[in-house]
Amino acid sequence: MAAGSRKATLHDVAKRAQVSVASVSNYLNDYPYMKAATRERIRKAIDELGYVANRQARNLRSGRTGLISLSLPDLNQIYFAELAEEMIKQAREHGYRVIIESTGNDRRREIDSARAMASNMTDGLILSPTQLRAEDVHELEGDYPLVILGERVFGAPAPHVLIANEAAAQAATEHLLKAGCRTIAVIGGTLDDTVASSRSMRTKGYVAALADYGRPLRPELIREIGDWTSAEGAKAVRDMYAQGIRPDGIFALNDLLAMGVISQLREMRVRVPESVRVVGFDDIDEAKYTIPSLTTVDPDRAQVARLGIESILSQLEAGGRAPRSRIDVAFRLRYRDSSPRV
Amino acid sequence: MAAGSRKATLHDVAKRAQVSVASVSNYLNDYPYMKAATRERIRKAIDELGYVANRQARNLRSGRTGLISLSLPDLNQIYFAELAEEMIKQAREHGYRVIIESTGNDRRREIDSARAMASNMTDGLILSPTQLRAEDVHELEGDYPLVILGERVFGAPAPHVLIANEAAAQAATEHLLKAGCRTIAVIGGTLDDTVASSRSMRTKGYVAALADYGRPLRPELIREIGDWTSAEGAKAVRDMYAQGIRPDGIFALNDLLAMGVISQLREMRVRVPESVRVVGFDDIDEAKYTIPSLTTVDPDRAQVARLGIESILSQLEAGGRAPRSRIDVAFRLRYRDSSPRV
DNA sequence: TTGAAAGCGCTAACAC
DNA sequence: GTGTTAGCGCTTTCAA
Repeated sequence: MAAGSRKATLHDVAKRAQVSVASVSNYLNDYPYMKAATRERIRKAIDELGYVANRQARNLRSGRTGLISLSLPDLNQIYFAELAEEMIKQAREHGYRVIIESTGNDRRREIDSARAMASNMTDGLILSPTQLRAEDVHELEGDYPLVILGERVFGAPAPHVLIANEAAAQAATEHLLKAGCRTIAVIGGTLDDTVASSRSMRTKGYVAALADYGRPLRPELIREIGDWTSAEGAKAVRDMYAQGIRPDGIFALNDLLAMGVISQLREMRVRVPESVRVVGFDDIDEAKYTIPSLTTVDPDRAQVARLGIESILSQLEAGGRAPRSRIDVAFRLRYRDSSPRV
Repeated sequence: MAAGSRKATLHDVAKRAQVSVASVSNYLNDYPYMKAATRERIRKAIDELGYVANRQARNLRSGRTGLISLSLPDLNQIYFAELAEEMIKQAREHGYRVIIESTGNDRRREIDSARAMASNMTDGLILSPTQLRAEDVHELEGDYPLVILGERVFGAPAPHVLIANEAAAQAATEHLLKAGCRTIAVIGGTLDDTVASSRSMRTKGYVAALADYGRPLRPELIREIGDWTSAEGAKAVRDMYAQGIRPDGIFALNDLLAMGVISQLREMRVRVPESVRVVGFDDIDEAKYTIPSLTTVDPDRAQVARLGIESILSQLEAGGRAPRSRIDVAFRLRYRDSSPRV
């Protein structure tokens, strides 16, 4: 494109190639019935003018934007950052781009993410709410493609992609039981199940595994925490030992907690995995690199991303919101050195 | 909005309020000269119809999208995830949203991020290249608002936001020198400065600090690594000790490396900070929570984000690309427990 | 203070 | 095969 000239339009290309704008549009959209000569003239004109189609005009006309909204609690949480990365990858493979909204666990902003959909700025919304209440579900009504992530909202009028928090926690606990653990602590657990959250679901899985094995549930082994940081994981271990509790297995409800747990145990010269086996949750990048490397639940972010994006695209193709449904994502246990292989 | 009806347009509102579309448009854009009665009729009609303006139409007409492109290497790297979070926050404060592109350190995709700007899909681009070459700089030409992040490309025809890698590394090293360290290792450093990268810049700062203090540069203290993971940090320490090297200060070129360093030292029963002082770089969330908490360089992501977004917006206001310039971001040392306070 | 009308740049009928 | 034309839904002169 000649510097200084205004941006070329379809019209300019048509004029230069001596064809109609429709032909140029057809060319751009790979219309098959076109003489090679015409095609070539258009190609040349586009090339000479450095023409690039204006997305906004195309969007207005076609009603599509090629954009998907992804609304997550917080990119500072590694899990969500890694999920966002996968979403971007998946979207790109389908020719889509992603607008990321970070709600900061703010109910208002979770609602706003949904409301923004009324303005047709993007083709669909993937929403991971943490604060939305049952009474807010009507905010999610609409005809636009929507996918809900996570445990928080049920009854939303849309497909719902769920990681198997409960089953995965049960499997992780079972893994410890099979390894011979008799006293298994849960770091980050809670018996409060008034709201569904990943911590309550994961705790349920733990409880279920104990029940399956006929083991008693000892509430003092369920250690509530504040933030999901390694410091909290370390502190939970210190507190537990100070109270005279000596677990031989520890299930940390996320990997950062688990890193704190391992580091505290090493500090106290408790051997991992010989004396205490440790399992985490999330399979963040770093889990491979801790010492010892961390056995953990891989909730298959790639799959969550794939299912989420594909659902949006199929809703789009179908011309509107899919009915409420539940899509479960399989998890995998990643066996590493913090627990004995099975 | 009545369920089932198609989305209301400006036209519908105008008809219902018995005014022209222009008046409704004026209303939406806070045009001041309007009779209260008219205003009220429009407000009511909008309310009754549940009207929300179509962004695409508005964009086409106004030439603005309210979107900024942010192109980063990889959200799995905590630094970039936290930077993205800040960018989203800053953008939101100005009424903008952010499309995040993850290039995966792929030169092709870094170039594509720039090329995509020709289609007017977003109002500006903030690009953090890691693979772009001098010969690619012409790809960055154009009239759209652009900001470059990082050391990789110089001579780009746009404002360039730089964190003070060299000065910050120098200050971190000085901090160790002042604390009495005589043998300071750099984990992740390199003396290869054929390409400017954060590791080469940071190593330069280290070298400069030693020179200032009249200390010899001992190449065996500069430990190259593979990935920026805690495992590599731990391994570097093990290797160093295996070679009989006994540093009393360690400067890890990012926090993940530092976490591995600390964990390995504790494993070896080397006391931090008493026997070895450790300093990191990045000030990721977790740095506050390691044990001991990590002294590190805070490169002020919030500032990088603020300056980046504000530059885009001021270019937008000015109607086009700002000339090449260099915007330096001040760093801060965060003194924590892995080194003695000063 | 309000309205009519002309597009923004493109796509999609439909005609030829 | 290719061209003509009517919009997509909004903003923006300009006139009244």
